[in-house]
Amino acid sequence: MATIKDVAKMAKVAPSTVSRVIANNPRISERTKERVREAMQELGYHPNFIARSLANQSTQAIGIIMPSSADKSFQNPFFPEVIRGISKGAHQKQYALHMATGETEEEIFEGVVQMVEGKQVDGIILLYSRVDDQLTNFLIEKQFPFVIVGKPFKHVEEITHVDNDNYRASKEVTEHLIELGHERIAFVGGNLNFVVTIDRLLGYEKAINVAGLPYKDDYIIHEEFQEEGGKEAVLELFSLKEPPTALVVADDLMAVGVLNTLHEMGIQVPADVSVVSFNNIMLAELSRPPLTSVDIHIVQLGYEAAKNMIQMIENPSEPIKRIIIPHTLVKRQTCHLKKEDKKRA
Amino acid sequence: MATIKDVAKMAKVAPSTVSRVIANNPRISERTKERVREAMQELGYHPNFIARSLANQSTQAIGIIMPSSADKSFQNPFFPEVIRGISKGAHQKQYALHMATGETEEEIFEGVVQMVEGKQVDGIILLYSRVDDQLTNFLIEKQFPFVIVGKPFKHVEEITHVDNDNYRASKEVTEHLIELGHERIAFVGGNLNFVVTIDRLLGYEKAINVAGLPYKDDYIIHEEFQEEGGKEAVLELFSLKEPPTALVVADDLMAVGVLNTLHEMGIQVPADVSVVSFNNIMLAELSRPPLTSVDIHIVQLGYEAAKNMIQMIENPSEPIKRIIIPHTLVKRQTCHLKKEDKKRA
DNA sequence: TTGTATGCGTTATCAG
DNA sequence: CTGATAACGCATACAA
Repeated sequence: MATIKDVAKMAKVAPSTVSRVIANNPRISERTKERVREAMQELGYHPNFIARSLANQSTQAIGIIMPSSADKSFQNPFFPEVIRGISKGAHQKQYALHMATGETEEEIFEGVVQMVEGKQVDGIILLYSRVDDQLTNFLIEKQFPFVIVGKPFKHVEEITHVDNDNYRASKEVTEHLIELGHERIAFVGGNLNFVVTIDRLLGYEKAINVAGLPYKDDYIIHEEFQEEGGKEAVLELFSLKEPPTALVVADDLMAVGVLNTLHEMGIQVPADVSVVSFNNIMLAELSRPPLTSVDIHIVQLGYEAAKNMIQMIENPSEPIKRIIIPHTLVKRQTCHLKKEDKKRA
Repeated sequence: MATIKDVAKMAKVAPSTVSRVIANNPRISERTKERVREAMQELGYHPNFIARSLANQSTQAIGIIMPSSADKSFQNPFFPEVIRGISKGAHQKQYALHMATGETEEEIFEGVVQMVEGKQVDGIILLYSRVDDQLTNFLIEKQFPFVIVGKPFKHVEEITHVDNDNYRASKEVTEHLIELGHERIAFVGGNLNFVVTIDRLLGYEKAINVAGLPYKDDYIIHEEFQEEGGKEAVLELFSLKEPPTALVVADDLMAVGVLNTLHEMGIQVPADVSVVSFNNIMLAELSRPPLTSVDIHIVQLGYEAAKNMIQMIENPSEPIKRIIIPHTLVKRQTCHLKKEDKKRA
């Protein structure tokens, strides 16, 4: 494999000159540049990234961290989608993506430590935000450049992050349901350790309170962000004496689980119960009936994360930023006016 | 940041000794090992991966290459799924994943050259296989370790790959349709440059021929592996004088497009036309009606790819392997006995 | 404009 | 069992 020295020899210059040609240093004469480039061609020379990284202290790579192993997370289309956006943003600045492969939370943490201390990446994008996250603390302490997709639980002012206004979005959809006449509205969210769950729950609560509707603990369910979670939630909610007539579901995948389970139970959507959910992944359009869902523009979330991550890397004095991606409610076929109670009719 | 030298100083040994302790070299006395380890603790020392890579000529990382940019490919759940499997396999041996972010074919090629020549990864997994692929040729020529998920177009005996028996699978599903009484069976595949398309087409043709059914060029459609592709195919097929009564679709995502378009046109599935497709992604179960699909065990495909990739990396004399993951037909609700022609009834 | 020398943090080869 | 010392391939401060 040809090294910089071989090129130097062939072009009859010093290695440092070759290095400068690679960097396209303006203080090298065009003549020698040409000679060196020819030699590089001749030898099929390609710079060794690793060596360059060591000398440079920079890798042109961004680390991507998911809440659990890729193995699990990738089951929710949210993650491939963000990565699509990240990839797009990274590509514009010629950055590569680096993913650790740990499975347990502990392994993932170790993976990040490796990335950071081992200098395998120039920055890290966290694809989640959870309460009291040790990873976040670690990165802050190490002063390592990172950005969060989501809202930091603490240190909000000190961490560049890109997020939606989940509180408002959730409040809005709940209000939408209220306007449709619903009074018994349940909330189906993910694990309360995730900040996104908290925000969406808070928005829901706010709307309920403002409308003067009774707030019932029984109507708040937390399950995993997966199809199965939706099923569990329905099972619980519809064994209540007074089951809800509308559901705010914090994730499309869960919502699909909800839909399917409701269908199995012979409960009609949207006739008997309305459902609105979040994310607007492709599945939302394809589900039966098509889901009314909040489009949070996942790809853009990722794109902005990458773009800002790179800015931070390339300009260490870049100010902390908070980027809010606007959301839009996509009305499809799972919401409906509440039908009158039979007693009254 | 503490380096090996700092540790050496603190433990009053030579840097080389510290290095040996890290590698847990047996010829170091337990006593000094202890001393060194304490110093590492004290200083919060973590080895620098980049430096180690340079000295070692090995990065513990595997490159992942998709047919088009991550941005596009990730739209088809096939890719996140394979990566799930790869991640699982890589994790067992502590390998990280590295993804280039090129968008055009040319950029992707450049990305691979970077990875290989720049020694950024120890091996590469190609997540596709296409006819006359320049990337494959490049890797063979460079003698760089790589494995293909899919069947190589050329050099089949010289490239370790993990694949399904797509020819047989396709033949089987076509036979299934024939047994149900269908005689006008169309094939909707992806781009013919992909070997997987070829194999599935060939299996289909074989079944058609064996059954003595007429083979019509009009019944062979090639579109993109996306939902939109399915739509286009239906539009073409059902403007024929004699539209098919059954479809073999080479990808679930396309099949969903097919289903939706058929629905819009008022054509009943499976009453009017039967559909069977490939991959069995989650969507297949969720579509309406649920898709009959060939489960190709995507995750396992990825897992085996990673496992064998690592074997090749760690043991250069590892023999070339061909791993076939078994497939299974998952019958759901898109296949049906052909209904009698009205004329005859 | 170009060359020399040194460092980046490890590993590996010799000695001892 | 342990210590010098030379790679690994490139970048850069300092000379010239």
